[in-house]
Formats: sequence, C-alpha cells, structure tokens
Amino acid sequence: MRLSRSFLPTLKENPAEAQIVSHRLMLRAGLIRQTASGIYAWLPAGLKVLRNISQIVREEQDRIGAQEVLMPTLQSADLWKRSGRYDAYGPEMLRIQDRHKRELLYGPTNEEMITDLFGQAVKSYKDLPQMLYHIQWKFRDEVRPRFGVMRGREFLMKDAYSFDLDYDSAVATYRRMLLAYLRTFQRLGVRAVPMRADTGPIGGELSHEFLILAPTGESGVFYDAALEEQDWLDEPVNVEDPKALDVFYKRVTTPYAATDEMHDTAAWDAVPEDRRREGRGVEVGHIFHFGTKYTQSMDVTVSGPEGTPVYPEMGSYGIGVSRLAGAIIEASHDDAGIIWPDAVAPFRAVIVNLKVGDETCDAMCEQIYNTNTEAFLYDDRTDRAGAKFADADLMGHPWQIVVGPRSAKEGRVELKRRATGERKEVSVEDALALVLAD
RNA sequence: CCGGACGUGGCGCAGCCUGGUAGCGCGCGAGUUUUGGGUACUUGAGGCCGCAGGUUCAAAUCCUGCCGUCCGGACCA
Repeated sequence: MRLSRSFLPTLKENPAEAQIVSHRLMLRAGLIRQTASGIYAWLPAGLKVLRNISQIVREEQDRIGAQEVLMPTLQSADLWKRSGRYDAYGPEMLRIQDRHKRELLYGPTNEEMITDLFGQAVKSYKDLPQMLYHIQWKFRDEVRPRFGVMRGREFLMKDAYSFDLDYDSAVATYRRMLLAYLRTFQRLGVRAVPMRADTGPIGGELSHEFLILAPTGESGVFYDAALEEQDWLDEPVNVEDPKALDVFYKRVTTPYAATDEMHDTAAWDAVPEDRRREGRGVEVGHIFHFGTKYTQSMDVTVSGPEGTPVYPEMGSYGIGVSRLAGAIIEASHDDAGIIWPDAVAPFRAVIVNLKVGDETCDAMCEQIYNTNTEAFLYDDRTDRAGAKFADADLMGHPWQIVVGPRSAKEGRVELKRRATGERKEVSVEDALALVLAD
C-alpha cells in the first residue's frame, strides 16, 4: 500500500480520551477510531491486524478438527427463553425489538444457538464428536467500557463449541483445545499463560483462562517461568492418543499458575524464587467444559449406542480477537510506538523513501515495493525524514527499509529491525530475503 | 450503578472566576527554505464554544435541565 494514497491517519499527539498505552497507540497509529463508548471502527491497518489474528486462530482451530461456521449477531429471544437465560442474563444483554415487536437480542455469546443448530442436525452418537467455531462480533452492554478495545462493548471473538458423547471424550477434546490455544498464542508472538479458572456452580477442574502479562491487566497473576519457556509448536503430542494427551495435560497444569483470586501462597512459596513470575494479566482466552448444561436445558439429545437418548457433553472455548489486538500492544511497545510481532503486523515492512523525487531513490523504492505490494507499506510522502521515521516507529512495522540517496547509489538500503532497533546496510536482495523470510 | 472530572476548528489546550460576540500550539492549503529522526519563516482556510431553556441591553463565560465522553470503584459466563 502506498502511504500517500492510504487511509492511515496517524496522530502526533495523544487524544485526551485515551489513557492506557494500547488505546493511545491504536488511535495514534491510525488503527481504530471510536464511534461511541466502547464501540470502534477498524481502519485499514487495524483491520489487517484483526484479520491476521483471526487467520492464525482459524488455522489452529482447523488443525484440531474444528469446523468454521458463521452465526448471526442478532438472535431471537425465544432461543434464550428455552435455556432460561433470557431472564437470567442481566442488562448486559442488548435487547432489541423488530418492527413486529418481536424480541431480538444482539448476541453476547452463542451457546443456545449452536446447541439448537447441533440438535437440529445431529441425531446419532455416531456423528460425535463435533466441534464448531465462528469468529463473529458480539455485544455486551458493559456498564463502564474502558481501556479501548480491551474492554469495549462490541468485540470480535472466536468461540468454539464442542459436543462429545461422554465425559472422557469431552476431556480429550478439552485437552486438544488447550494445546491449540497454546500454539495459537505462541504463533501470535505473545505468551499467554493458562491458569486454572473458577468453574462456578458447575464445578470440576476443566476451566482455564489464558492471560497475557501486561501492567494494565485486570487480574494479578503468579506463575512458574516453566510455562513460558516451553515451545508448544514443537510439541510432539499425538492428539488422537488419550494417554499422550494425559501426559501433555499434566505437563501444562503441573507448574504453578494462578490469578490473584485463586492464589495459593503456600504452593507459590514452593516455586524456586528465580522461576517466579508475577504481575498483572489480561485475559485473552478461556476454555470451559460445562457438561450437559445446555443440552439438558434445551433438551437436545442424540441416540446413544443402546438406542436411548443421550445428552451430549459440551464445552466452549473463546478467544478475544479484538481484545488481543490491544493486549498484544500492551505487551509489546516502547516510547516511540507499537512493536508488532511479525505474525500480526499489518505490514511486514515500511519502505521509507527519504528523498521522494530523487530518481535513484524512487526507482529503488518502486522496485522493492513491486515485489510485494501487500506486505509492504511504501512511504512515498514528501514529508521530512524525521516525520517518516517517527510514523514508522509509531506504526510498529517489524522492519523498516530505509532508502536514501547516500546508499541508494550503491544499490544498498538501511534495514532496521523495529524490535531491537538494530540497523545495518545491506543490498536490496538481502533486505528482501530477510524481510520476507518466514 | 456509586464517586470524580471534562465537553471551545481535525488533535492538544487557553479564555469562563470578574458577561461585551473567540485565541494559542500542532495538523491542513499556498509559497520560500530545509533535506537522514516530527526544519524555519511568510501567508491562508477552518469554530451555530455539546444541546435545550432561563437571567441580561448583551452569554463560551452566570443559572437549570438534558446529552455525550473520560477516570476510579463495583461489575466483567
């Protein structure tokens, strides 16, 4: 994309409405604009980030056999009356009427809808297990929206729902999902630590939330460093083998990890001091097994092996996609701006033309830009070098390819790595190889 | 929902106390200048001062109500 023709409105100063760093940077880097309290428009670069996150989430869901669907944002109140949650859910649920005075709601979550869809189509235990997910906008009418997209009212979320014949099978599904989550966050370039979560009235131990360490997090977190050292992408576990899943699960859940409300100081003291990590965390994912709660309340059954009806065991698994955009920035920025992890950056690199109008510079920039117009943002504006550098740092492109008359004559560019600040002069070929390497 | 603040060109703010019809910086347009980290100067455009009512000869300024937004807290399957 050519910067001179793009809708990428950066701001030099901090808008008064934004207090926390991710909110400020998202506004300043031209990723989002607020349209109402807790509701945001995503501008081109922000949308790219959202898509990049979604795509990684999607690939990891598909990898464990989940199938993507797309359910609507608006739901009929009748569905929620069947499960009994229409009255139970508080004013957080945005209730709407259509022209016929029929009651609708903007979905805060989709358990009812997916259970109904499942029940309509799946009639036999032979069709189990099933795992479905979608990536869709949701709305919760928070009393007090804050922190930009991290706690907005409208937000993009991936939620998956699983249906298993029995508890053991549901446990295996849960563990597969746990692995998928660990892989997803690692690929996104952040470390999200799984922590045992309160299962509330349903009980059981199958509930984990994933938190990214960031000073603005809503909960205090304590965990063993072992959890951030593991390379989950290299995890050899065979997800079809329950025994292997068991070993994997133990390894994930054995090291200490807890939020402040579940914190156990005795267990914490047992963690070697140099491995203790403590701070604040932002919840970016939550996986939860809730058994037959919805299949029972909505009376959805399949025929079991004996021919009698069975209530499938369910779980739900969420990832806050739009919240992640903010959380990643919270975890990865400096005074100059955002430092995007490679996998989620809107552009791989910005090409900074220091002297627009200079034949050599223009030609070299065009040559580089044309190798991949999707991956590159070409700063072809006539601004001064300083302004371009400042914007480049602010927007946080992983690489900056600086083309100036000094080195362009020799066919070389200056390549800067945003994360480390390291710069070196290299040939165009070497720059392209480095930047586009995967 | 409780408590606290704020709404003045695109952004950041001053003016309000002590009413007299709006100002600064940044940004934007034109020009000169500069040419590797937000250059300097000249010039120009841009505002029913959140909305409604009231007081007054006169309201951005005083009074009342409403709306919006932010901060802290409570809340956040």
